[in-house]
Amino acid sequence: MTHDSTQTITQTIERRILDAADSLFYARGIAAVGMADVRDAAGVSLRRLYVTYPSKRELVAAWLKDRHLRWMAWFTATVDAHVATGAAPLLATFDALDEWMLSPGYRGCAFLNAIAETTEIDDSHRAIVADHKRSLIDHLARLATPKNDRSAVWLPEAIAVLIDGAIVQSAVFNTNAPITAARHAAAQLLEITQ
Amino acid sequence: MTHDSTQTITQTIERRILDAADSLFYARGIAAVGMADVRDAAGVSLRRLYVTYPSKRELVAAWLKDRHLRWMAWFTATVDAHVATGAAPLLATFDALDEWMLSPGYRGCAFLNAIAETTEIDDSHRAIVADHKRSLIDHLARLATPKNDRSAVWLPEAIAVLIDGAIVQSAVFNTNAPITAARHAAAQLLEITQ
DNA sequence: TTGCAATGAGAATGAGCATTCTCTATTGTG
DNA sequence: CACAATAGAGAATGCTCATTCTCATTGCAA
Repeated sequence: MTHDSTQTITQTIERRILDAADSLFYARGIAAVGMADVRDAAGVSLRRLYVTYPSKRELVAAWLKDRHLRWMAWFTATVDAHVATGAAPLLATFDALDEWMLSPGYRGCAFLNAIAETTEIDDSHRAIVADHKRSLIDHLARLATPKNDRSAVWLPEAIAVLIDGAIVQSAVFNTNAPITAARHAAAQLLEITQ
Repeated sequence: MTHDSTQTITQTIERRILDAADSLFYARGIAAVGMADVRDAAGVSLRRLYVTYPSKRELVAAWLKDRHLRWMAWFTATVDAHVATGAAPLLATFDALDEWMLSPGYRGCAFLNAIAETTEIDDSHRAIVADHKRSLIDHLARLATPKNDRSAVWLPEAIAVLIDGAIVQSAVFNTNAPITAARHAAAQLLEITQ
């Protein structure tokens, strides 16, 4: 029980730190956020922050891994919700993107942004990002119907390219027009490959 | 003549600075490069660097504008070269991307990378990036044949999304597989819309 | 030549920040 | 109650910069 409650407290602290890290890193970028900022937002002491994550690099790695889990959960749930209303699975991904982009504070893909910040990122971070993107492709392959599957091995990859392109362009232009164009393209591809 | 040579010298110095900035900023990211690094690579004094570009922000803006001109020139020339060998104009864009990505030191799109570095970037920089991406879309629209043009207004935008998606994914995965998938998708889209 | 304005080289300034350290308070245990 | 390990608050350390400043030098004009 004593041990359990310690566990619980520890997890709560990790969660608070990761949540704080997520808002700050995503909104401002990794380099722009100091450990003191994370400490303030998480409401922990600097000492405890460093006990929990011995360095900023490790905090960043933990944040990326956590965000991967959370983002994929959000993505699959949102796609499923759109599929439930009758959308084709692979097209529903763009509906999910559309919701995301219209949400306040949208700043594109945290993983792609992280990769661009060379100072703050090392190879282990890069591996996490690559795994995340591979996960996305895998999920898209699972969403592809057998029919599509048969006719175009490259389809999930192409949809993933459309998704990432739409994500970055909508961040650049601050419009969801790229998502619309991407959805059009995806719809055409699905028609052919069906 | 005195005036002219001054002009020439000034331009040479700007060019040397911009070339130095380009290699450094693209390879390492903006935040990771100090003004002293640019000074060393350009072989000018810190004073002259600051006389030419009064702040790092202004140097970054000048670099982005310069890189836009140079990248577009490279892109259009390379696409034209592939078109000359019989490739469809819009598909040739992916052949150009393929060449780029296989070149040593490839690190994705400098403009997208810049946008991700919030600390180093302000709204004027963001505007330059958006203009660059708009230019790319405009150029793609010009490459679209009248036939394609008629049947799909969104086609150039979709190709642009495929291009940006392929650029970032190939940087993440360090493979040109995403470009291949994007080219497949583009080929299919062109077939339909022809 | 003489003096003024610009230049180079690089030191000094002032911030920001990751990480560590100090000092005090607290807490659980015997 | 005393002890020892632990935690909090935040100061101190040791970087890395962008930007400015100093000073000795140089180039040019009259």
